[in-house]
Amino acid sequence: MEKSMIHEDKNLVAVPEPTIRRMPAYLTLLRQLKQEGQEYISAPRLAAFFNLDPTQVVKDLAYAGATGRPRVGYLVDKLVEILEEFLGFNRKHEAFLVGAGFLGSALIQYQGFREAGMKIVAAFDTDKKKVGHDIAGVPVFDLGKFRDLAGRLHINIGIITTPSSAAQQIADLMVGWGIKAIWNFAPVSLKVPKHVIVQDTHIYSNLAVILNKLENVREK
Amino acid sequence: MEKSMIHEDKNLVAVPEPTIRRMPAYLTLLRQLKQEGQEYISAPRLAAFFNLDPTQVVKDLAYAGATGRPRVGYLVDKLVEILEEFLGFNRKHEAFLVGAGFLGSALIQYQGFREAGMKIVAAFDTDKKKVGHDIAGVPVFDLGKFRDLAGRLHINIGIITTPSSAAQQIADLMVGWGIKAIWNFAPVSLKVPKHVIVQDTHIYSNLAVILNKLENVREK
DNA sequence: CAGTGTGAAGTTGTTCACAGCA
DNA sequence: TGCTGTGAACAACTTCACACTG
Repeated sequence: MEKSMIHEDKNLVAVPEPTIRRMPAYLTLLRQLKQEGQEYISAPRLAAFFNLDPTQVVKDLAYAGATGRPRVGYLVDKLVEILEEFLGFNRKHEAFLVGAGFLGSALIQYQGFREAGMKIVAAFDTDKKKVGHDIAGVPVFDLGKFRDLAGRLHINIGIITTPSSAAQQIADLMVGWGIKAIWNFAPVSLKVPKHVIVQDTHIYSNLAVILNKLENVREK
Repeated sequence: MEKSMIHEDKNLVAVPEPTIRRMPAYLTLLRQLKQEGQEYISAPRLAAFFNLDPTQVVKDLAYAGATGRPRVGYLVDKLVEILEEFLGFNRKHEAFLVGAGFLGSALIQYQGFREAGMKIVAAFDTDKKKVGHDIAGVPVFDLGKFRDLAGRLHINIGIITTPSSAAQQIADLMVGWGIKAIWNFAPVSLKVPKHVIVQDTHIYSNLAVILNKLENVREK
């Protein structure tokens, strides 16, 4: 009947999504501090980098399982380790990408994904001109191959960078071949069974926020 | 002393950022419905597309100034018009982009920005190989030119797609030349004067959310 | 006394409940 | 009855207040 006897489970208390979104930023900075040889960092100093409330940072770090020392702060090396482990950035995450256009190619060539353990292992397209070639060492296959490969390689993550018109169809394919999470860059809302995770990265939303703020400033 | 006499000002009540972020999605769908010739759409039906609460949609649309008819819904054409106007997607927004690498090139070539009225009018880079060439009709200049052009053309928006190490330096330049809003794709936190708007689009945050959800599913 | 850690208060955004309407 | 529109209840997240520590 003891509540805390369930094997060290911090994650029983769901971590707020805003916290998850801030963590990679902490990690990026902390890796830099580590490289510069800084030993300790306090929550207030960390908070200042991101214009956050110090308590916020303390709570965020606590969610990852980090603890600090009063008057001193947190051990940088340890924090990096804890955050990498918590975020899964120290593990390998393989993904398939469908839609090797401008955006797709950019993502394939983006070196930064390595910092998060993510690797795009294959790309797919319907354009015969792209199929058969490599992009930065990543092979581009005809979409028809998707089925075989996805099943055989146990890939969990599918990235959609196709035009909007094709996105739903690709999502259906991905679901059919056992993809567990879809990272969708097309500006449409995908319909998938509820056991499949969808993360939308809609560039228009960011743009809308900027334009709105510009507008508000002008009015003052 | 009348509260509502201040010239039709819906925007005195700040629009929640989540609302702003949802609006482009509504607009995208509505434009499609318009093209298909659909005359009316109800909030519950709109909500179903995005797995939202119908009341949420009603309130979001009200923020933009839209009103509907009981039992019928909202006039699609009118909604499109209202949202475009509210978001500013029917106006012209010119931007400079610094860092013509893979991501920068992808953004330059991205056709979708036109749907939001945004146009990247020039790109800048320090790489002599890129300078002097066009990318999809957009000229790439040496970074030194940024000063003259920004001042002369009254550009409000600056997009940073440089490596992290250069981002702060570019942000300082942008602030110096009078840029009002910075759209930052580098995974660092920029320090700018508070009158300058910064919108971060950190790809790691989205990735972190996906990996976290994958992890949680596995545990069940 | 500068910082961690945490429960309480405050704020913001979402969902519910229901009145009004055609 | 199915929808809009809105005030009230609720939930999620952030900030505050303060006890605790070296």
